[in-house]
Amino acid sequence: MEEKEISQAVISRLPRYFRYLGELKERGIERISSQELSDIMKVTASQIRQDFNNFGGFGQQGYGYNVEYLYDEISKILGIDQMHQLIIIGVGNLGQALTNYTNFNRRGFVFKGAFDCNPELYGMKIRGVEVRPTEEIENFVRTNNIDIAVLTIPKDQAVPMAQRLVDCGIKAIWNFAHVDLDVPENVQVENVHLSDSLMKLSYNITRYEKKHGRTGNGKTGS
Amino acid sequence: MEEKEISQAVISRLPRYFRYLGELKERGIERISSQELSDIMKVTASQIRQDFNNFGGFGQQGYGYNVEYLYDEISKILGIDQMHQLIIIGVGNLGQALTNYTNFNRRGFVFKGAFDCNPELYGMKIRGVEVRPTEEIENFVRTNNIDIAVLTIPKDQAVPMAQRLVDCGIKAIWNFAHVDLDVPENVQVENVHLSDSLMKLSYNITRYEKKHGRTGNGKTGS
DNA sequence: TAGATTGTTAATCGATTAACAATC
DNA sequence: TAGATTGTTAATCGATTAACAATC
Repeated sequence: MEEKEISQAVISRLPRYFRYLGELKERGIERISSQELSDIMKVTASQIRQDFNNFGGFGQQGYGYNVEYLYDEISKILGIDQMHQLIIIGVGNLGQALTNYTNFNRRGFVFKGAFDCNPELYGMKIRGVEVRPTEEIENFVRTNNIDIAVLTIPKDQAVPMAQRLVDCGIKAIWNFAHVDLDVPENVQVENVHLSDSLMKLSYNITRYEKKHGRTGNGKTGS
Repeated sequence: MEEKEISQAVISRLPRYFRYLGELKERGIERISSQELSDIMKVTASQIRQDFNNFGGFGQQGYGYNVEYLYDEISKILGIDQMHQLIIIGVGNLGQALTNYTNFNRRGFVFKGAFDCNPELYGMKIRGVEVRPTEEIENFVRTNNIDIAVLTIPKDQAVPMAQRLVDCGIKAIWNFAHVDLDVPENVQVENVHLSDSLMKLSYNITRYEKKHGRTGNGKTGS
């Protein structure tokens, strides 16, 4: 019962391990040492061993790690050995793009429903999923055992919508709206703030140019 | 010339400060103390002051910070007082969604071109931007002074494409492909790994359920 | 001036790296 | 057994928080 809490820094690295192990597995590689993985992934071998040992020992002294076993264990830790039911709220460009993104399906994330408040979209189908009015969300979530709501609606609508989702027992919100959601601790939130990401990129461009002089791209002189 | 390096942890917080200050500004609030901002943003006042002081003193003892001034300063630090020319490579669902996303435009990120290797898409227009064959990228980047390439192509194409972009002098890559790019340090990369983000969410759902028992959503018994 | 609040130094906390004994 | 490599403890590094003197 007294599980020690794993830091989010560690969690954030797990999907990357998972990705590299998946590639190794596909290439038919059976075992790997923390040092070899360190060379490929460009993180220290020490960090790799520390990270894995947060969850118990997956390796064997003198041998290293079995790629397939480690891959499976990480997938269990991440909870992607289980199915997850998703709905999309907001069928704009981004919402549609995410619904169409087949890779999520492959990992056990199944789109069950799509919702919008624009009546013109009702009945439209995206990859077999019908767009419904937002009024039906509560009922749909309860009836279909939805775990995750993907929020791709404007930020002013996102806050009240999050509250509705919390009230009808959603487990998690994948939030693309440019606003911080305030939800109880039994609801998990993961933010994807695209414009924040773009601003970071802008900062790094600017910083580099400040540091190295404004070489830029070709004809800066004109 | 000997600028001290700012940690990426600090940089990652800047867009959030920027967002909150923008809201305060819109609400007509003129000044704010680190303590007030701390209450709103739920970070310590100490961290706020430390963060800002990495870039010089923007406040005034006994007064606090002038909202508009601080907002402008952060926008300069982030480099979004400058225009940035973007191209999109890969006009799939996600690529189109990003191109259509008007908010980026507002912040000075201007879409100049869209590229794909599917001939059926050539000539198609997305918000006034014509889709061109990928062969034209190099020439386009040089002629139009493109800063940022948005990579929304499958991961196996992303690596060679990144190399081509590096070779023709791109400044930055906003990478949505599920792969790590290896580029020289004069090219900035910002990754948006959507499936990693979704896996983190899955982990947090799983962890919460492990810790609190599998209450789940409604009828778990059936 | 007195009160408020910053800028900055010092203390604490947590995360990463190094080292090495355990063990396959 | 000897060699390799983990699991784990200890050392270091960096980031966050606390405290307070400077100053508006």
